[in-house]
Amino acid sequence: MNYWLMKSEPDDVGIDDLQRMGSVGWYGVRNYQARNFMRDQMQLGDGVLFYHSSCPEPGVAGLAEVSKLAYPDPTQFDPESKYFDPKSTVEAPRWQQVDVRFVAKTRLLALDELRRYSELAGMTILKRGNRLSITPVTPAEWSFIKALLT
DNA sequence: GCCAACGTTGGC
DNA sequence: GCCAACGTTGGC
Repeated sequence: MNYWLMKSEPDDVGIDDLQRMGSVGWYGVRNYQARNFMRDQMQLGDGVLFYHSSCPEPGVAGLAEVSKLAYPDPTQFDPESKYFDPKSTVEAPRWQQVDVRFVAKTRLLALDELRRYSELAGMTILKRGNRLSITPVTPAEWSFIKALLT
């Protein structure tokens, strides 16, 4: 059992969209490190902090869980998609996605609030220059954040 | 819209 | 295999 923070742009898929849809395929990851987390380390039931990025109020907006193990991201094969990858083939797909299931919408735990807790100072998301859209969360960080949100 | 940070690409 | 150029991310 692992824990993750996954960034999504609420203009694309926000926590309300996830709640409405129940679960979503986490399409569009085009970074090898993030892909490898999904492909190699995610397990069914892993806890996910659903994070809103590139928006007026960036921060954790809800909780989710991994509901399907990694499988090929269909958008890589779709020439109409902005995530189309001409170098990828169905036989040897380059990009993977998992499904993520809605668990709860929470209050917005804003980025500037996250920065205020010394318990969270080690979080990858808070490190300078971090751009990874999927990052591991330690059990201690997960517990601390869950306590803040419930 | 700016720009720092960082990943990827491609010529050599 | 190096590394400059380029593209993207994402907070501000």
